[in-house]
Amino acid sequence: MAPRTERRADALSKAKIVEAAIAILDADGEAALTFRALAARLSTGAGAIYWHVADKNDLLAAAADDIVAQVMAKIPAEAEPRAAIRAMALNVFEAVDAHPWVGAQFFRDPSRPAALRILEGVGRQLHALGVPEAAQFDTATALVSYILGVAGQNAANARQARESGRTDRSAFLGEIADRWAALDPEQHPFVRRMAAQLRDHGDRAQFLAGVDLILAGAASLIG
Amino acid sequence: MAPRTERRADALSKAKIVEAAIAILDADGEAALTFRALAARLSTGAGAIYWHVADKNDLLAAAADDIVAQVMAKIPAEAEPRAAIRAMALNVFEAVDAHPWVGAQFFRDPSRPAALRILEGVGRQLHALGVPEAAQFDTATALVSYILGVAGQNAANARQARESGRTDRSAFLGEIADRWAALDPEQHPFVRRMAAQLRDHGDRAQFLAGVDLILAGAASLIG
DNA sequence: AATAGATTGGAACATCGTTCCATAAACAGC
DNA sequence: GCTGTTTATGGAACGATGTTCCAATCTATT
Repeated sequence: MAPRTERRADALSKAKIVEAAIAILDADGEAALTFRALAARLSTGAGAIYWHVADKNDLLAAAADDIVAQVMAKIPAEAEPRAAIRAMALNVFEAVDAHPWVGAQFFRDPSRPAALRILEGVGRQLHALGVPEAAQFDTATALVSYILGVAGQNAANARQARESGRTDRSAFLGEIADRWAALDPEQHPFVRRMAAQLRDHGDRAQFLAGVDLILAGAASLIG
Repeated sequence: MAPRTERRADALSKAKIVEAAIAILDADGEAALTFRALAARLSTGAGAIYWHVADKNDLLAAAADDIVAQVMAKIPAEAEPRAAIRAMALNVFEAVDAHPWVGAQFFRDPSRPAALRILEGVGRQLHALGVPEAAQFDTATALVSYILGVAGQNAANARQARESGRTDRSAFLGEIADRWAALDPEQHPFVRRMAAQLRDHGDRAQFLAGVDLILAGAASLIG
């Protein structure tokens, strides 16, 4: 199975392929990851890649799992549960911010090991926090759904910003805010009113406010 | 602009195209929607469709917006705010359950008018509920992110179930639960323990529990 | 050295979104 | 009613992609 000696110094392997895929995804975005581009970067043929990787979904899942695993491992074991959950959430948020393609992968077809990893980390802390056994499942999945939801929306924004050539975040936000402010006051009074807050809101603060909201709700379940 | 007379009885139009696209998406899934299949169903050529629709993203966005608009309009105006939010959330949940491709569209590139519609509905009710002005933005986006997150995860499950040929929900859930139960107790103690609850949990109850959790958190902000 | 199996690289295939263009139908001015 | 222009149609063609196939090469074992 595992070869004892390397074929050559830069032999192909799933790890090497995933590494190259991540480099392409980060540098040029999701659309740039093709088997041809990958083969060129690895100085091989497209067919050779299929010896190590089932298909493109397998490759994307492995790449996303790689990043999420790194990020979830960074939580200090001795952290207080509430702080640990906030840290995990923020880590995922920032990972998706840095690698928007990971956000899309959370909602793609197969087993989604990355999402499982987050559920495990969050659930363990809820247990430590004293959330009743019966409510742990609902609370953990709620937190994970929220985290993935924000991550997915952020990733969609980042992809849109890249395609429209916008590198300046505040300028990009300003454009959306302008669009919100221009909405029909009859049909969208609320969103229209929120345009100002959107313009200069902090991503991370807003995200953590949501986490705290759910944790506050969970606190009401603890006798 | 708008033609006074029809070209012929079954003239092409964006509405007709979107209607046909929804029919294909619902019947055979997201992968089955191609411009060729669409052209065949409409008895025309692929090129003609581009006269009414910018590209495939435009088509998918219009289709998803169509479904979400229908669903958000079904909320009785006189409903109590908390009940209205729960009803909107449940409507979106069930719409994505019935049309899994809508869930994927929430996280695709451009303007995402469907997500805006939900934000507007939720925000208006939070205002009526008495959530402080300063917290309305964070609370509304948290709720929407949660709703979209669950919807996206559900859609991914539904797609996976379709592809694996599983039509029986409880059998499909059982398979995932088996996989959870077989996880390494060292690495995934929490998820492993939740396998039993996953097996016979109610989608909708779990989803609404999350909504209630966020609403409970929001309640703590009301003086 | 010879054989078998593992691995490679690139050509070939089917399919997709999209563009292009040669028409045809509806309308406008006369 | 004729003519030119705009609006709309349908199908052929283009370029790119994921995937499959296969002949050639490398490694380990006999």
